[in-house]
Formats: sequence, structure tokens, C-alpha cells
Amino acid sequence: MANSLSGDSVVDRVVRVISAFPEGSGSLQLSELATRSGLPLTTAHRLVRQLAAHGLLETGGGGTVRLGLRLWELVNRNSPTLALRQAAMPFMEDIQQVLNQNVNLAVLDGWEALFVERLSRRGSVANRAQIAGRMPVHVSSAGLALMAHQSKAVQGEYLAQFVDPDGKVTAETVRTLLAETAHTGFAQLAGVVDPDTWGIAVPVIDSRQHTVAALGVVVPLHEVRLQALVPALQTAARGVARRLRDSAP
Amino acid sequence: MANSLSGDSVVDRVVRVISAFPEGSGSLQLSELATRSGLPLTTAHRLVRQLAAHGLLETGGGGTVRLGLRLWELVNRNSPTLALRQAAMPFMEDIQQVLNQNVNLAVLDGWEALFVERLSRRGSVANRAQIAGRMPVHVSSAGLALMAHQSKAVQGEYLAQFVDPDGKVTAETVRTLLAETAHTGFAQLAGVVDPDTWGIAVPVIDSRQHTVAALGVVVPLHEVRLQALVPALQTAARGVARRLRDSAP
DNA sequence: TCAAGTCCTCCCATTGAATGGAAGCTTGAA
DNA sequence: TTCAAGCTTCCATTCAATGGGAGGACTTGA
Repeated sequence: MANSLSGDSVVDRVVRVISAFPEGSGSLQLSELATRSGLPLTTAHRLVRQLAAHGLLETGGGGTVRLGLRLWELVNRNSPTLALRQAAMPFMEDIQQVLNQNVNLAVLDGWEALFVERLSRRGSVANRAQIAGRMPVHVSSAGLALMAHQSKAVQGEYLAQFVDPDGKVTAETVRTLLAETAHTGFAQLAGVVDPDTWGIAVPVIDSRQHTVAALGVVVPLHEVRLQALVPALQTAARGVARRLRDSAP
Repeated sequence: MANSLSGDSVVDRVVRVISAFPEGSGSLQLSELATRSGLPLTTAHRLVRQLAAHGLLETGGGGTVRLGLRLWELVNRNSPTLALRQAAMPFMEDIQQVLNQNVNLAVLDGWEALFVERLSRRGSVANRAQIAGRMPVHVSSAGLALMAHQSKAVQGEYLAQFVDPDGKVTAETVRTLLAETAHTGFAQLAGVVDPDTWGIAVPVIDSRQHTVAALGVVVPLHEVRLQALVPALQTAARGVARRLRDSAP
């Protein structure tokens, strides 16, 4: 019983605590938090109290813990994706208004597409749940659009480690998909959540020819009109790239 | 030279580091971060490295540091305001669509209104900058709407400590404003940023009669039509409250 | 009403993780 | 080339972090 029985630093523990919240759960019991983060109850309790003192966590009566407003504020005032989202929002709104489709914006993180912004189709219930959601590269049009325009080295590394958990898709299939995407300049893929929807995405390519984001739509199958959608997305993507270049030279 | 020359814990320092980023600045030099957070360079460097190892911070070449995608993801997957924003978004969209005004949603934090969501007027450039922004209670309609429906105890505490930095407004003036707001059920206030705009906000009151948020619009002065706006906002606020009640009983 | 159970909070002796000055290194400008 | 500014690594010192245990608050079931 000394500093760190488990051999990790205080920083590690802090990260464990704030990472322990399962997606979408507003709050957690202290004891559950301790279990999930793998920390002794006492340690979890102490860390929670310290973090709560700074407003990064908030404690409600009876040991419930949730992320704090101040943490939300800090991150959203200074989000790493702020510039990208600001550059993209007007174009995403255009697409939403003109085409009336679900629009989303994703970046590559690890081997997954991380959705950083999303506008719901007019009239549908706002679905912000998918913001900050993730999708593996090979099952999302955004993921394909992002990966297809990475360097050969990155693509090779990705394909080398590729394993489909369901065992249905091989690395070779994905390689073909990526090649097609790179060739046509856009990615299309049947919806995963809903088989009657189709995802279409194009890369946002910055001035150094790096693919920094993917701009995409999710369309009901019977409404797919590639000849209308793809050019709209591509011009929007170029617009986003231009604004990015102008705002942060 | 031992643990903490300055007498604060590791947690305190971690908080200092991630709080050190000035609003809107994407990245910071390590040495500047050390200065801003009041930490020795070595300590700042060590903490940054540890946090970066977990993805909460990201380091770019040459010692630049910025908040990490993983931190953004963690917070936005599990935002303390998630339920509120989800409940409010459809109504905010309605207002934006029907009235074509800037709509915002705020909560009370300390003696300030913290804006947690905002929809821009159609056609205007998306202004997400104000999300996670703050305004003192007495200069924002949202702040007044929030404070006017707090308990007498909270209001008393607020008024007791009230000091206007400009010395133009007295606590007595604010007390009158709050009384008016409580009486009419909505707050109105001349715009602070732009004198030709007017802010109007109503409280969102949950089933326990607690004011949990304020729903407001910012309207050009010549378009203010209270008789149309206020009922729309109030019905929307009731709708938000109902959805909040239904989703988290 | 009482007993058992669950969970949160506080206490405190032990000790190794955190600390930060100094030295080395890299980078870019004069 | 020399110099300056800033990033990174090293390492002896020491006190802040640790976590088991005890106590308290609250709930559940008999």
C-alpha cells in the first residue's frame, strides 16, 4: 500500500475516471465508477472529490457523479475541431436546406471515422446522439472517403492490421473499396444502421493535399441521385477547404 | 524541491493545464502553457506528455499543444447538457424555421448564463463561437430569465454579491429587472454586443418547479414583436420541459 | 421495529511517485 | 559560425498519494 499499487500515475487515474463514463449515461454511482475505472473505492472517491472541486465533475446527492459543466465549457470553447466545424457549418447547412438530407462531418481517428458534426434532415427529430460517435472505416462512407485519400503508408498499415470482427469482410475487399473510392473521388456504402439508407461521402482536402475530413450525407435508398448529390458534396468540400485555408494560414 | 513546491495536488495541476488554453486558440507553445498555468516548465512538459499519451492533449511538432480529439469525444459523448440539448433541439429548430431568428439555450452556472446551444438565423453565417460562451446574469435576457425564477435565497445571495464592474448598474436596478421578469414570465433586454438587437428569453421550468434552462432569441430591434415571440417561446419552453420529464423520469 | 446489506465518507501510517533545477539537445536566426 | 530560445532528459530528494479499515447514512426485507 503505497503510491499506486497498480503502477500507474495520478494522471493515468484521472484519465481513467473521466473515461469511465459509458456513452450517453448522464451519471454514475461512485461505486460503479470505481469498478469501471478499476480503482479502489477510496481512490476513486478522492479523485472525484478533487475533480469536482474544479468543476470538471459534478456530484449529485447520494454519490452520483457526472461530467461537469466546466469541462464541457473548456472543451467546447477550445475544441480541436472548432476551426473545422466553423468552416464546414455553412456548407452543411446549405446541403441540409437545399437537398434536405442528413449531413455529417467526420475526421479520421485511429482506424475509425469520428463524427464531429451532424445536421439532421428537416422535420426529423434532431439526432445529436451520433455526434462524437465512431464508425469503423470499412463500414462507413465517411471512413472510406477519409482512408482512400491517406498516404499509401497509412493505407498499408491500416490494411495490414485489418480484421473484420464478423469475419465477413476481407482486407482485399476493403482494398478494392478504397481503390474505387480514390478513383471516383467519392465513397458510397449501404447504410449499416438502416439497410434502406445509403451513405455518400467526399473528402475535404487541404492545401497540402492532406485529407482532413469527410463530408457526407445519409440518404434513403429510393432518393439516391448520385448525379445531383456528388457534385453538391464536392463543391461544398472544396468550399470547406478554402475557408479552412483562409481562416488558419 | 519535493512534491509540489506550490502546495497543490497533481489533480490541481492537470486542471490548470487543460484550463490554460485561452478561448478559441487552437494550440499553445509548451513554454507559454507553462507560464499561463503557473507551472515550472519541466512539470508542464511532463504533464503534457502524460496527457497526450492518453489523447486528452495532442502535441504537434515544435512543442505546440492543443486539446485532444479524445477529450472532445469523451465530453461530447457524455455531455452534462446532453439530455437538455436533445430535448430542446427540435423546439429550437422550430423557432429558427418559423420565426427565422437566432435561437439560444442557456443554463445558469455561477452568476453567469452559460450558452449550451445556439442556432443561427437562416442565411447568416453560422456562429458557433458563442456556444460555450458566458454572459453575466444582468446583461443577458437568458441570465435574467434564469435568475428571476431561482429561489429567494439564491437571488438574495446573487444580489448581495452583485457589483457591476462598470459601476453603471446597481443591485437595486437588477432587483427591479428580476422582479419584472418574474412577473411577466419573460426577460427582455437590449443587446449588449449590438445595440440594435434585442434579447428575449423565457425560463424552462421542470416538474419540480426548478428553472433548469432559458430559451431565448436575439432579434433585430425593428423586428421585435413581443406578442408573437413570447407565446412561441413559452410554448416551446413548456415542450422542452415535457420532453425532459419524459426522457429522464 | 430491528437486522442485514449496500454504499458513501473519513482517518492515517506507509512509501514510492512526483518534483524541478540543472545540463544537454535541437532549431532557427543573425 | 555563434548565439538565443525553447524543448527534452536526468536524477536525488521528499512529501503527497495511497488504500485498508472503521464509521456513518440510508435502504430493504422480515
